[in-house]
Amino acid sequence: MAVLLGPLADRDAWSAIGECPIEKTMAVAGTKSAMLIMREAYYGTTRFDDFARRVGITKAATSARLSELVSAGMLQKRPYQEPGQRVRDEYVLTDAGRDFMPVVWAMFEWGRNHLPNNTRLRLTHLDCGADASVEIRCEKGHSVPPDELGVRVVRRSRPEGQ
Amino acid sequence: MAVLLGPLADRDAWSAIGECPIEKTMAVAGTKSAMLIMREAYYGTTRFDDFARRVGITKAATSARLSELVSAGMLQKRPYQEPGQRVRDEYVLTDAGRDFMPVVWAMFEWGRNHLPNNTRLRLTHLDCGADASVEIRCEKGHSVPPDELGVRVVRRSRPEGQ
DNA sequence: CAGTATCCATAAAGATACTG
DNA sequence: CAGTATCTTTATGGATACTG
Repeated sequence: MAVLLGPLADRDAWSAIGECPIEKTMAVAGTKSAMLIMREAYYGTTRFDDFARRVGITKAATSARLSELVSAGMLQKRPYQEPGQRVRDEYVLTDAGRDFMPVVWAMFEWGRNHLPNNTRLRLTHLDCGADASVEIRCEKGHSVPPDELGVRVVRRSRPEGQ
Repeated sequence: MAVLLGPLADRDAWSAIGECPIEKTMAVAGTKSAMLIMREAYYGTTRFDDFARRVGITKAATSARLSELVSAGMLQKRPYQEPGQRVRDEYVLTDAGRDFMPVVWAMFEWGRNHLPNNTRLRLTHLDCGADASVEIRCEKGHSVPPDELGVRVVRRSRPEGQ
């Protein structure tokens, strides 16, 4: 891949541009259980015990991971109350959590294409019935192949209209 | 997200469909250092010491991760020889490794959008100059929003399957 | 430059028991 | 159902020294 950024000579070079976002994302949600909890959230799971059972991890791990994902802004606690029960919290996706979907489903797609025994699963666009996948695209609508992708550093970062 | 697969009642349900590809992908390349080594590979790095220095990990970790990524089929050893030096191996991307790019760049995009201090970085389509991003699309060309994505299980072609 | 070997610290996660 | 509290094992990775 040709890059505008270029391979950085060493890790210190990243500090000049605010650290590597990949590394920071991995620090926040880069564990196996965190990814699977996000998978469950996309499947519609919201309750503590459901996360623990469906992901297949202990309650201790579930507790730790849910707290971290809430801190990271990917999940949000929402109070609910079953009749005759005390008020509890469930864990629902935030916009930032939904924005994380390409990460999880890109792993899904890579695994089913490159690891054994997953040929039966497909991502699907429910509205039209066609199979879906995760791809890299530019704003002009081109599909971007590996050798045409680059990273650039913009001069100054500020939100539009400021 | 509405799903055809639906939230699986427990983790054992995955075994009926060959285990979860997300989980298997995380098992194979789901560490922070593995992701950063793949980042470096996309930037064009191929040499052992360059991986270690640019990722910022020890040689021991570099050695372990490179071996795992070769076993996973994402990198490939290729012999080379500098004049006057012995033959060594460098680590180059395979097709499967290039197919992993959406995972890494989706993390890049999520991090720069949702974590502080990364607003200066942009993915770019080098051929046309437009900014790029990672998105979920169906074969008919629709961009697939979170609530329109599903997972389906295709029927076994093999009669022995069930 | 490209590793291997050793020892040590921390993080992730399982097992189990307990609480309201 | 929704957690917390221990205790233990394994995974990850740093520090350092050594090799061809």
